[in-house]
Amino acid sequence: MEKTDTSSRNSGLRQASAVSAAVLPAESMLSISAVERDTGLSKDVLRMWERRYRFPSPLRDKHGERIYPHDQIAKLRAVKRLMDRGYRPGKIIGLHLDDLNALGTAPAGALEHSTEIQEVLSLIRGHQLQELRQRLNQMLMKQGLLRFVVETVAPLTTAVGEAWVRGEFAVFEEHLYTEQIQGLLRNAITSAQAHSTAPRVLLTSFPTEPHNLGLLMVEAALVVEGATCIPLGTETPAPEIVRAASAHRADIVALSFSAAFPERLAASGLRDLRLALPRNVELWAGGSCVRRLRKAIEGVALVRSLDQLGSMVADWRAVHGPG
Amino acid sequence: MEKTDTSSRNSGLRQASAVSAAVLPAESMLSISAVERDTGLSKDVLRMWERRYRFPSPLRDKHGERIYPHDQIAKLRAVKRLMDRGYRPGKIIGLHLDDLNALGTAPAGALEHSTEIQEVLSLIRGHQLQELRQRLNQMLMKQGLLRFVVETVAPLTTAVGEAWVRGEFAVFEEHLYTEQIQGLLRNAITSAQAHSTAPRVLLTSFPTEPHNLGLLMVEAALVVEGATCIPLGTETPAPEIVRAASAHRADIVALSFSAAFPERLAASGLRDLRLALPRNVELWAGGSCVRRLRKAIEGVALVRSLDQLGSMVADWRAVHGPG
DNA sequence: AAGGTGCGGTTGTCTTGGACAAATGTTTGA
DNA sequence: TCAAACATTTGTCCAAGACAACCGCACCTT
Repeated sequence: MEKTDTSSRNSGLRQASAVSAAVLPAESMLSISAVERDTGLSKDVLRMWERRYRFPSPLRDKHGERIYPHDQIAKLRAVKRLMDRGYRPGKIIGLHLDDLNALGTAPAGALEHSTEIQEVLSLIRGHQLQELRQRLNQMLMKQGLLRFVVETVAPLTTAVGEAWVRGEFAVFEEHLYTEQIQGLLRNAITSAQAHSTAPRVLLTSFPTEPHNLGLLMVEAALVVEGATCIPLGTETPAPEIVRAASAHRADIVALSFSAAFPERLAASGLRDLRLALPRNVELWAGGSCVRRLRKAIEGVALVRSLDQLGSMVADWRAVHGPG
Repeated sequence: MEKTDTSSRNSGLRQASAVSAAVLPAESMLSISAVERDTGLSKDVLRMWERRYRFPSPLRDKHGERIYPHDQIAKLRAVKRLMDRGYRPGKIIGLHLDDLNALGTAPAGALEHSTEIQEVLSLIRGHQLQELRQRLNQMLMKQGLLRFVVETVAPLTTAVGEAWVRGEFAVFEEHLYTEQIQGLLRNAITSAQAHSTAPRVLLTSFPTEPHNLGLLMVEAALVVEGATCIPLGTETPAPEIVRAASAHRADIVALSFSAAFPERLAASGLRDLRLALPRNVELWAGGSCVRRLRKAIEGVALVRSLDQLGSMVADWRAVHGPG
């Protein structure tokens, strides 16, 4: 119907012209939905920024709907990337694209890691998937699962995270690393699984906490100790955790919190969960978020480092018997 | 801020009470963002239906914001499920939940699963983790990876999803199942990995699509065929997919879409990604969302079932040569 | 110096109701 | 029987306003 629609629209009902439109010449223009997809900024945010900061300032198609030129989209992407690293929009949205990219570039302060970790980092950077797999596997074999987790995976994950924050790693490079480690750990966990003994540990995280690596590291450490793990994956609502603990007769519920998780939420969530769980079920919490918590929480054991887990399991067995 | 939020609220800034609220008694009420995530119906659609059809009719919190009781959410899910099968909202939105479910249920015993699948379902229901692991492993060994994925994992995952929709499975039971299958598949994929051959396939999903099982099934099927997989995990923004494809010299980019993923987003996202990728890189899309798409998308191969993958890889090799 | 506590500015999501294009369904005409 | 024209259904976009949760900062206490 429409003859001069030039936008490559995202909207479902209006997408008929998207293909043809996109073939037309000046088509680095996107609709608000497309920009939402590409940048990760919601439509509401895009409109709000326009109102508040006068940026972005999209053109309008003949029907009055926003169309974003590619240069504005590029700037939006740059702003989003910086925001993910902790910058606040009001501070940076006025800057030029070049300045934004300059901000992203690492300031210089290279952190010190062991040579082995440096090597792995450069394999990721070089997109050498095959070699990366081999190298990690080799390290696992040499160190054994527990040392591998504590001395290699944990610092490596931190290093990757920091490199990403500094803009040295692309999103997809971090994704690839996570995926490789996950495969490796899951594999090792299966192999290391002995016949089940007490304690029975339920592993998961709260909603809004999608990071699985921490949980896998804990599972690996626990499996090495001969404990029985009941992994629920990430983001289990608190009432479900309670039901699962009862259904699986868990002795311990262990939760993982990444650095990005808000401290307040962690603390209040743990307190409430503690109240909802039977008294004889222990509640353990670990991860970089928890490590920062100042106050202890009544009835919650804080796991401040992975190599603590062994003695915590031993303590549990000393109190409750070998099961 | 993040779109992958799964708390009872989507909004980053207002999530303070999310975890604790979930523990409190009367909290099967969800915010509009949470319902959007759960049902796959956008906020705009939820508000529009309320205006037009008088359903849903959420309560309001003390601040005047919508809160949806769980029974309305159940009905919304049922309606969405039927819409995915081609029903139109206006026709069915007035019906009762029971009638909706009756509509959805296949008339005869088409819903019957093989005895083996029934057995696995009952192991999940009975929380027999050990036995579940053994049984699945046994089936994998007996059937081989490819048949296991196509004949067991795929229907089993559908069955678990349907049971969850009908309220027969708890959230944590579905989580546990997912986690077990993930471990199993990752393990098998590692074992089945031969030396790498063409094509090189980049595997991932779009943002807001967090389901990993589909990707793992595809990876398993591809590894069996001797293809080289570059798994990026879930939720990679489109520009990152393009960068990753170039960095890893991918021949094919394969995306997975679960049933909950909005069709229009899938279609427009695929179109835009197609335009952004070099012409010599193929784009494949699979998953139950894509299976429903009526129109083909120019330059995108739709994978309608897992056992197609073998011949698709063969076709690719026929065109591009083995090397 | 270290560790709270309180305050104001910043920021994202929610609200309402109106408008309209595209998809689907129905009738008409050859 | 098929296709074109019309009618209905349906989802997305728009605008401006409201407000709660967050942030950084200053202040105060120990």
